[in-house]
Amino acid sequence: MNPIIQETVERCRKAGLRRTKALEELIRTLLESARPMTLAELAGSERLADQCDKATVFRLLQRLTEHGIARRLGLHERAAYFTLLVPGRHSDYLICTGCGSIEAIKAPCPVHELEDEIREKTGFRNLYHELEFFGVCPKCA
Amino acid sequence: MNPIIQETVERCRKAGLRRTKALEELIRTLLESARPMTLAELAGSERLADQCDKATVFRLLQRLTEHGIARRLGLHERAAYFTLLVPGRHSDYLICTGCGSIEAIKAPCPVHELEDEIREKTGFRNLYHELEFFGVCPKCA
DNA sequence: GTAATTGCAAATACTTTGCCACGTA
DNA sequence: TACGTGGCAAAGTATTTGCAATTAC
Repeated sequence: MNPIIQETVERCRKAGLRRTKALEELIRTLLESARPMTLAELAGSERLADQCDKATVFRLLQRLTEHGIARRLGLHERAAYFTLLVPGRHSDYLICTGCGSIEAIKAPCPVHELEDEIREKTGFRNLYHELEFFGVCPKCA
Repeated sequence: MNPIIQETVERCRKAGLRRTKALEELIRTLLESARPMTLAELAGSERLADQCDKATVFRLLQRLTEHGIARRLGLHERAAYFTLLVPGRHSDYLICTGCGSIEAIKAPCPVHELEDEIREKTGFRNLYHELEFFGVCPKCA
């Protein structure tokens, strides 16, 4: 089984969260997803649908976010998107404004230098960034 | 008076919108703002508060967005942020997760090359991007 | 005159919370 | 046992729409 899941659950334990079935399934679901997911998607997903209530998923995401294990993204839609933060991983996204498809971009992220520069010049702490490209995919054009 | 305002109103006219007081004030307000604004901020702003209803501002923003004159951004908060699109202008933002302050970044945007690359490789049309940096500002730290 | 625009109120959509029962450590 | 967690239902916040009245062209 995926060692990253174990690792992530461990991080949760260290953050003081209890190891519940719902927590494990949530992490598993988020990790398997190639892209960020909304609360509704998560709560309705195969793994979580009959596992727990939407409020539970909401509160889990809240806790994970507070502890820096997950992050809440904007991604333009009405609903918030969530993604797990895996040390050493970072993704920018390409989003179709027609069909709403979201995919992670493989190319190396070109903004780390600017990020460093901003950190130095402004004194901001805990800096991170979000980069999304929007457009109309070939199918929708 | 600011020629960009006239120019923008003109673009609206060409898009088929009628020249109303509310439209002008909305454009004026958005252009004067150094950062994107929410519907609530706009509808409650000095210029628009007693000029028109929030629903009107909402629909104006909707039309402007449809015609590519304004754009709806994510910016992480619960409410959507709007900004006018002025030809030749582009901004990335630095946002404090503590106090919520938003400021435009002056440094040149480092992602245009990647944007071109994505356009070529994926065949996406009307590509544009959004880049935001999040962190805790010196005051909040 | 005609079609776009507006105000007001009502309907949605998604998120967030209260409260008490339950399960993990 | 104690405190984090979970379910269910209700409340909150921001967005979106219906419709009749109004206004720009």
